Amino acid sequence: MDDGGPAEGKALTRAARIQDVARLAEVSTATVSRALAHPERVSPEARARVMEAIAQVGYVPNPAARTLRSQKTRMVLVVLPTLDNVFFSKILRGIEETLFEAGYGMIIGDLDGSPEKEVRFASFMAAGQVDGALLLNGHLVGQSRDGRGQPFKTNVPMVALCEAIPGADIPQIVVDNRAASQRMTEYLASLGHRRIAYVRGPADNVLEHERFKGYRDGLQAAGLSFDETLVWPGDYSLDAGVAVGESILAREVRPSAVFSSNDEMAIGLMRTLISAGVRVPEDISVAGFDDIEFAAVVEPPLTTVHQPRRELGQTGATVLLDLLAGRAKAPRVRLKTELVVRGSSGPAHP
Amino acid sequence: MDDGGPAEGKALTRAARIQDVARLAEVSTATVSRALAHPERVSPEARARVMEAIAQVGYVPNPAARTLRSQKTRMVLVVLPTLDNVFFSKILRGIEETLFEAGYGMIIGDLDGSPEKEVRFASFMAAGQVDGALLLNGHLVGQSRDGRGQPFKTNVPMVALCEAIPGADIPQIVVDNRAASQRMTEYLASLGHRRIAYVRGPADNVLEHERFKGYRDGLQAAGLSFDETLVWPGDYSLDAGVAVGESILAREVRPSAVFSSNDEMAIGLMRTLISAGVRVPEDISVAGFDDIEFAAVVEPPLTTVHQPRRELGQTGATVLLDLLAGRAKAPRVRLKTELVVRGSSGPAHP
DNA sequence: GCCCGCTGTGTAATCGATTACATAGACTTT
DNA sequence: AAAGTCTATGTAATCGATTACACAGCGGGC
Repeated sequence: MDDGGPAEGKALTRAARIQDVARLAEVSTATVSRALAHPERVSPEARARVMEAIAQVGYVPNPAARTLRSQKTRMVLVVLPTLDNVFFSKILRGIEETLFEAGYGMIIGDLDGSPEKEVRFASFMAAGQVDGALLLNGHLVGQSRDGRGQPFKTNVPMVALCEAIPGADIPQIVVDNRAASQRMTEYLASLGHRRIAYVRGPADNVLEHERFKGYRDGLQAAGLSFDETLVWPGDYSLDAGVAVGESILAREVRPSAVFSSNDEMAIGLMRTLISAGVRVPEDISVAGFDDIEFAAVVEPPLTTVHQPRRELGQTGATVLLDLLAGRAKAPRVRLKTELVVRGSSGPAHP
Repeated sequence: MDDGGPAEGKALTRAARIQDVARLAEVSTATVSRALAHPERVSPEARARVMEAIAQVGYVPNPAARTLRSQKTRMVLVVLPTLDNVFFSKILRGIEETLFEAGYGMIIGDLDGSPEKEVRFASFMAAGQVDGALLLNGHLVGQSRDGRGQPFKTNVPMVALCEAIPGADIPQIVVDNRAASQRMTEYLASLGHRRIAYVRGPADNVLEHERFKGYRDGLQAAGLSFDETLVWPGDYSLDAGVAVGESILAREVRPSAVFSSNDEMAIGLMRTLISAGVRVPEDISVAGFDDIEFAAVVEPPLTTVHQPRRELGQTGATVLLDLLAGRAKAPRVRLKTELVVRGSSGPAHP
């Protein structure tokens, strides 16, 4: 009866095209396309025949063809400094959830400290491989030079998460890192600590800059003077924390409290101190930032700053989707942080 | 002199097409395309003119057009049960690295327990949105029914990571969960423990089945009998571990060792026990599985099974790339695990 | 009975790159 | 000098869906 239907037979038939559906349903390709995109503009009978034909041949529209014509990819690029940090996983999850519901897919761009990668992700945007981008990395992608000194030009809508990107005129979802950091510093000072150390994040990280400023604000507000020798470098990794711990142990005069710019370093350093016989918080108080899951289950539980990470992801994705849909949205959203006091901090014992 | 070059002026010019480059370089589009794909087939002069023109107009090839024509997307789908688990982040990183080097992008499919998502990811493959897929979820995607009782048919090459997928005829990168689990159980028994509890993972998880089998193998090998009441349900989350900890505390007769099928639960439960005054390992020994970063820095450090996660990701991606390139590869790779003894386990005190 | 408008459908141009095929010209070979 | 080979290039078909435009057919208003 019918010619083409190689439905069940071979496993290796090429995918069905809109043509095949049209032929089987005895309509034009335009009608098939409309039946899917604007069902109300097609007669019920035609629509039924089309749907039946689609089911029969297992038709799935070809995204490349669709994208080529419509210039829409339904894909979003998420740029982040590294996948290897639990801090991002919950944010990613919030993003994924929200994008999925809107029918968007998520492409991951893990920068991993490589400028080469950055160039490629920028060209992803320039090439129209994605409809939009979420930046978790604290600086603009696509500002990289293209070899002739010009920044990549891209019209791809972007939203910055986690931190304001200086000089960038794009919507930003931020938490007030600086204020939270100040609050933590003041809290430690209020416990009587005078020698409050600080463990830094990567030097090129915007979050770090804000948090560091907050630390200095806090010292000042508490009437303490800034002491360069109480500042340790770090890179947000557990290992960096361990290294700082060892460095602190080697000091003659130790700080009485250590504020680490993220939880992982705080945990690493706390562990090192405790292993060496230092009591936390009796001898040294420790505090972190982020409130990752593990912060609550280390011993002693870590005092830290809670960030609404999942909400951050959801909000960022929502704002980007609004942008893509042409619905303008507040260009700047600020989410609340919360000081979480746990067992790792206590009164200073002079 | 030249007509079109709106290079510097407006920010909102549409992206340059291959046509524009061709016109500017005074060659055909075929030559431009060849200059990029097969430089050796183009005269040096033409090539130079093309490159100059490309730089001048900031040309980036349109991926949709390219994909439509070549049927290659240079994208890989990575399907995983949840982003919200540190266990996967290092694997993802290994994957990303390897794919990036080969010029492939990575699309994340976070299943998150939703069958709806699974259907969409399957249709991603059916539609040719990706060239291949890496499955970290322990079962086939695309076996979902399409509503008419037929599994999605897809020719997309897939590689299973983490665990063998029963009945699936695809390359698999596995670690020997069962043997490792047995070894851990025997190790605990060798310390004199007779009541060795086990905390399970999600019921539908293939890894869990293997690990559970290994636990029973280990009991048997040690001459211990399996006791249903020493098995607790779990879902690989910290919270589940906390719940199990509370449940153990409520028991009159407690196990002397607890083997948790992943580290996060082990850490959650250890913390709960310690908070309640139980000494680890003096009163109860605790062991985990995976060797996540935090395992080494909790107090006491966690005895566990080390898995080469990054290598797992790299290997999986490499095998998939081989498949995509038509280079056949060993259909099954087995990676080594390692028993890591730390402070959380010790001799039984009867 | 004529014209208008509305609905449903088809025809064909279009999106941008790749590549099979054709061809022009230079260079060899006999 | 004729024929053959090789290189560099251009022409145009092609991938598969979307959609502007055209038009057929029908019903209603006058």
